[in-house]
Amino acid sequence: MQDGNASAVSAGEKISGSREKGLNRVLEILEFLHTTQRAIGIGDLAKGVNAPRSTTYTLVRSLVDAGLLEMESDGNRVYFGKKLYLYGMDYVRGNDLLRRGRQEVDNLSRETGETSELCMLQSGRYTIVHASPGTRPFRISSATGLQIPLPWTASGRLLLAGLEKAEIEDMVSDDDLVLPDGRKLRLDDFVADIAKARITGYCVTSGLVDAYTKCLAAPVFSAPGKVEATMCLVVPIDTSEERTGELIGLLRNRAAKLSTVA
Amino acid sequence: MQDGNASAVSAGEKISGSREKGLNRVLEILEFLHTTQRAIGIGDLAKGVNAPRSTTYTLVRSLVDAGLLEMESDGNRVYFGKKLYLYGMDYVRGNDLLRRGRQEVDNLSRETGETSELCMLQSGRYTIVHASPGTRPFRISSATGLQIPLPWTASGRLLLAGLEKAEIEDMVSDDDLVLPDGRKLRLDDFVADIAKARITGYCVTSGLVDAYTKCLAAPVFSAPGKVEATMCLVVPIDTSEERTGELIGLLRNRAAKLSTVA
DNA sequence: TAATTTTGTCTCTTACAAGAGACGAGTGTA
DNA sequence: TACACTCGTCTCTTGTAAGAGACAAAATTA
Repeated sequence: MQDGNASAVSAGEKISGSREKGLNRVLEILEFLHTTQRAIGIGDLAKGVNAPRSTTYTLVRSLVDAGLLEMESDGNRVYFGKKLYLYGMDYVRGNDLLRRGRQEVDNLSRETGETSELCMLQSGRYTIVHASPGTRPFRISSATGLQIPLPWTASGRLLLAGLEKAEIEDMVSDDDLVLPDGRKLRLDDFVADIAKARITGYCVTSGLVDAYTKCLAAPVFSAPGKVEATMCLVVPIDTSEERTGELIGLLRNRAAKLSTVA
Repeated sequence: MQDGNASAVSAGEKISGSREKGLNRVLEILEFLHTTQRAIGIGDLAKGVNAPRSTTYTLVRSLVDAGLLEMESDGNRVYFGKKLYLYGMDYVRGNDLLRRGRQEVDNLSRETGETSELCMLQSGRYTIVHASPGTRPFRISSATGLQIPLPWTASGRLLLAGLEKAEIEDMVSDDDLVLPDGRKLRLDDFVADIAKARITGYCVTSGLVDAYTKCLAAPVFSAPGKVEATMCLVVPIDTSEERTGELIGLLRNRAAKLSTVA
């Protein structure tokens, strides 16, 4: 498995020296733009992905010509282009689950007033695929496309249900087990959490990503036993036992509705 | 409207025989998937983009690993992947016009009951960026991402406003001037249409794409004189003079609202 | 004003990716 | 049973794209 942790932690920057395949450079460029979330000059881009300037210019030109990237009006900085949007819409069209899931998440956050999210695994990483903000005055951080270590989340515990311990170990780096507050999770505990979540059919985590929220999640199945996605609600940590229970019920209900009976 | 001409017309489309750069192959693959609009086997894909099988396997593996493509559960066919969706959402986030335009189009079709679209130029081609179907019993064909020759549309006449005749000539192939019913448009007439549309500030075409509809379009400006997009309504060709007038008024209004005053 | 950095383009070399083709393992069909 | 496919993987060769670096022009700085 050469691909392995490519994106993951180490991102060891395979000793810059060697000559890189153009396509890989392009993939890095796209990923880099995804993290910066805004247009960037070509020179900086070259630095950012640690690629030679001349190469970067060439590749960027190709991508701009193809419409995958667009040049800002200043004629220097670039960002994602319309074509990526169109391809993205194609993806949505071809993906019932995503389409219905987005809808359901929007409904859920409107009905409950809480922040709601649809989450999936994306090349072995936890990804917020769609988020709807809810009506609370303070912003609960969560944006579409955000990637977070699996062990930090309730959804992560559900998404890994059914995997062998070895597989789980492969997907979780040591750094991932260190929570934002510095505490270190034991892998065995995490594995146990996953097993438990699998049985109960939902998962709640409190104060993991930050100290003020808890996260309620329910699994969406694409086939019996296969968790394809999760829906989750992010609520204040002091939400009452009772309301939490209600929300979980609602959440499980909606998630079940999404699960294909195909 | 299969795209048929895609291969023939615009892009250079060199007789690919010789050795091709990997990135170009990838771009062709993406474009091919965009036209097929569904998952396809790797072997067929290789045929479709006219690339060697071994190369195609290699590239597809890279793309799947990167998440730009996803393998269907049958383990053979591939289609667009989550990452493209995420990048696409990034594009939307970074693009006020698109975000507001989508909203406005949805509003418009809900209010009028007619099919409404947001259109833009995409690497020199007319593209329906977002469409909302309207409530009429019969389906008016129009899907997000669809690409149509510029001269067939009302929007096309607005999008080219302000360009020199030579530039227009460059963007329009001979085939583009042949309407679906076989009639051939004269380039001069088309250029004249464009000039007229520019002055009147809207455009109506009747029975061009098909014999049963007419198309009303209004320009969205990103800067004085620079048409960045158009909004349009597709209505039955026998829509009364009066209602047509009302709709155009509404359309121009909304399009103006979209135009940035930045 | 000169000094410094950044930008976009070009040229040339060689490391290496694209491609041809062979192979064995499936899958159908006569 | 043969026959004719397609599928996924591998190996080897060679054409060529990635990259180093030089350059002028533009933009910053002092």
